[in-house]
Amino acid sequence: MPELPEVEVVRRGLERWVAGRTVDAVEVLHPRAVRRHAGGGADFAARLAGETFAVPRRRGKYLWLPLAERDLSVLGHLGMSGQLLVQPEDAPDEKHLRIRIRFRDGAGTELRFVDQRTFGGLSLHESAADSEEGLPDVIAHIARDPLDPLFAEAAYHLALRAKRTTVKRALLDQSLISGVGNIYADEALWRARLHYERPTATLTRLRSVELLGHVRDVMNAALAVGGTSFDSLYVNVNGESGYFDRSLDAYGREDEPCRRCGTPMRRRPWMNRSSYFCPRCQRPGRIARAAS
DNA sequence: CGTGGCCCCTGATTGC
DNA sequence: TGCAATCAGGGGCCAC
Repeated sequence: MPELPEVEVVRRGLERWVAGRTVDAVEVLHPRAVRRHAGGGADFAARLAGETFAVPRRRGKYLWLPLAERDLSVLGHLGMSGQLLVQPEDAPDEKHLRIRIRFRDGAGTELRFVDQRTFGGLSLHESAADSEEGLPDVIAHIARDPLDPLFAEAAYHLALRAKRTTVKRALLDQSLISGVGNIYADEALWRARLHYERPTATLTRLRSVELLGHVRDVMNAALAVGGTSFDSLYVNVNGESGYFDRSLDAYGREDEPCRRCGTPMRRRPWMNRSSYFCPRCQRPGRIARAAS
């Protein structure tokens, strides 16, 4: 499922295939897909008809399509299984098609939101009052992501030091840093040789800057090959899968040798998910052990 | 208040 | 074969 690199691939697809197009009609096929929209499916469809999409933007795992003539955006989140597909109008409906957006031009394609698990969705929002980039108000609490030139590194380090939590939880906390999910958290921690339960308060400035560098590196590497995909659940806006799963060093490699030291990698249940790590390269350290 | 845990869904896979 | 349990890359919300 999509983290920042996958969402950015989708954003670029929307920029190419959807920006500048005017909506003809919208069909909402599942109410959960618009549950964040205050007025419900009928209101979502009615308010979007006749509007023209401007250039899509992204922060972390959220993306939004500003409406050219209004201070409103269609906010999208792909959740665990969401896809935004530009399909020929006569292509058969996908099994989990939730929203269809038709356009008022002769291009012959439409935008489809397809989402098996319905954790994702689309909704219409006004921009946050102080936002220059049209950031929808409901995601004003989402921090800038590590690929954002305005990401504040010094403030990030100070926030980590002030938290009484562990490093992987902090990487997944979208109000501190956005765009990092379970896969890239494990990958960055492996690269940084940090155990996922290392208390953030014990990280030196140097270590947190290093970790951030690894987060950026792994995301840029994924972006270069179109994101990560294990199966057909994730495809980009044209229906093509990414290839980064071939390059993962930690995620999904239980019992396989660590690519640095050869020790079998481990998987531990963690927050209803899994953490993958090398028991030799990524030790908890004295402080974490004494605290636990 | 900050932090951790729960839960919203569907479907594939695994184990009995 | 069938059924139950487990798991999946997210994040809002609510107890404590």
